[in-house]
Amino acid sequence: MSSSKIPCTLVWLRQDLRLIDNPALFHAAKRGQLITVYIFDEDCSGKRRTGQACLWWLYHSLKSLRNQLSQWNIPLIVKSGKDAFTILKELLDSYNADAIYWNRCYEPFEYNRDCSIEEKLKMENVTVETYQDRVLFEPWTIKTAKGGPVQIYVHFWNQCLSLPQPRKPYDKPKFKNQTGCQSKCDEPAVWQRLAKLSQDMPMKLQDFWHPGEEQAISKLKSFIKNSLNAYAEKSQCLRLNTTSNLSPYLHFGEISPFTVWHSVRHASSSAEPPAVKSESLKQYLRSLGWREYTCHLLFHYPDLPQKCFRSSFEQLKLQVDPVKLQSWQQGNTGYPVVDAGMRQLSVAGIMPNRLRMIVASFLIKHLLVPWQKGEEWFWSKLIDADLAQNAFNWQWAAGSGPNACPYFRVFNPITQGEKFDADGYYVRKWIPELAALPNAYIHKPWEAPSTVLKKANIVLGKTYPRPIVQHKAARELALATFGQTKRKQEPPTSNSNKRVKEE
DNA sequence: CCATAATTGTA
DNA sequence: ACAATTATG
Repeated sequence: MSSSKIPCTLVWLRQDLRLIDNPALFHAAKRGQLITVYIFDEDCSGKRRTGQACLWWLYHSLKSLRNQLSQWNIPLIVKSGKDAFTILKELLDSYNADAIYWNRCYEPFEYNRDCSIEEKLKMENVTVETYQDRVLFEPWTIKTAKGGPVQIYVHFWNQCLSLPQPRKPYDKPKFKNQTGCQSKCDEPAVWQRLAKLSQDMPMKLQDFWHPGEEQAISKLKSFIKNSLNAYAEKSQCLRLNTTSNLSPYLHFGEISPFTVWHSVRHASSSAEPPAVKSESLKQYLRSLGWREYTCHLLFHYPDLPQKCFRSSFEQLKLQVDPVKLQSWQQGNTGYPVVDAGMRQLSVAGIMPNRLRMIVASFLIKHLLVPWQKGEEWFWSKLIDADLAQNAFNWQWAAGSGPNACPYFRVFNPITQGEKFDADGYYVRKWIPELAALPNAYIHKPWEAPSTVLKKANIVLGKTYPRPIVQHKAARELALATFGQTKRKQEPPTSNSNKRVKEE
């Protein structure tokens, strides 16, 4: 038991595994000694279990942060097995800490849990401070004239842009060396379980990713230096992949949206090269805006990951064809661009956004599988799996969401491939067995003459599958099926009981 | 109430 | 050219 008079603060880490621009850590460091805890609460009812790929990331990200904090002998304790309130209370008692700080999370389960923990701790005379994090604009500050959530993205983002700029990032906290405050109740069992879960990963994530705050910052810097200027023109090009690739870092909070926001704005307004086209800056910020938008939507509509936002889509009663679903999952649909995307997902845990739209449209419209099945698969495979973004994007593709893609829009996997992977680079990278196929057929191998196939060493149905559905027929069936949703229905009511943080 | 506009397409 | 519906001011 520490009997020192220096106040000790517990910092509850969640999706904010970083030092730079971490308000809770910043303020706790100013106060005095601190300890940090991460609660690995996998068996919480009401909470989604962490996906397979994300478990791997989480373990490495925690390891990296723990390593950083150890420079000042600040413990990062990993706990599990009890409810969050009990764990926090026990830690406060055993370290004789009188205050707890955390950065806010906005997923409905987290937000509600945290509000009630805050209340209970305050009743026990614990000082509780929570800070805005994860979102550039608090969800309750963006509303329509009537006071409801804004559903159309353009209106949403324009409103955000009309507000004062998001705050500047905080500096790295000035920690003091904390000799004598070593972790005294760490549970190696939890840590080992996490390590084991992440080692059992069948994917090859370590070949593609390096979790950790330092990597996040260097990714951001190289994006600004090399790709930001071309973002408007080339962000969709599958060969170049000039996106920022920050999504997993943003998800786990190894970098904050405030840091990203101000860094890209600063780069584009400074006289130093590289020059950044204003259209590129605008579009990149708009992408950040979509992240913001989905987070707000989930906050207001907690059912978003489960139920169709437009209830007329619930009546479709689609039957899952398990064979087709599996072909899609394994990247064996016979449509090269779809398969390339799905294979990249299974190996590298990521897929460019363009591909996410194509494969989602394919699963929903060509294979008539409910979007929830796709959402589930992405959840387990994506290294940046984020509840709000995943749910929104799948509902978008299905046409059942707010601000969604119209039901009659069926992505054509051949023309999409020809448009965004014109030279077949992406397909050849992820489906090497098609590598020798000439460009003219790379997105439609079934149309290649037999001599061409033979020369390329391809036997359709053997080395690469034939299409599992015919595009034209599948398209017509999708239009007829989804046409049934044309019926007016009540939109869901937003969650009005939600407690709201006063500014 | 009405006018307007709505991320990323297809044939 | 076109598809259909809805949110928003």
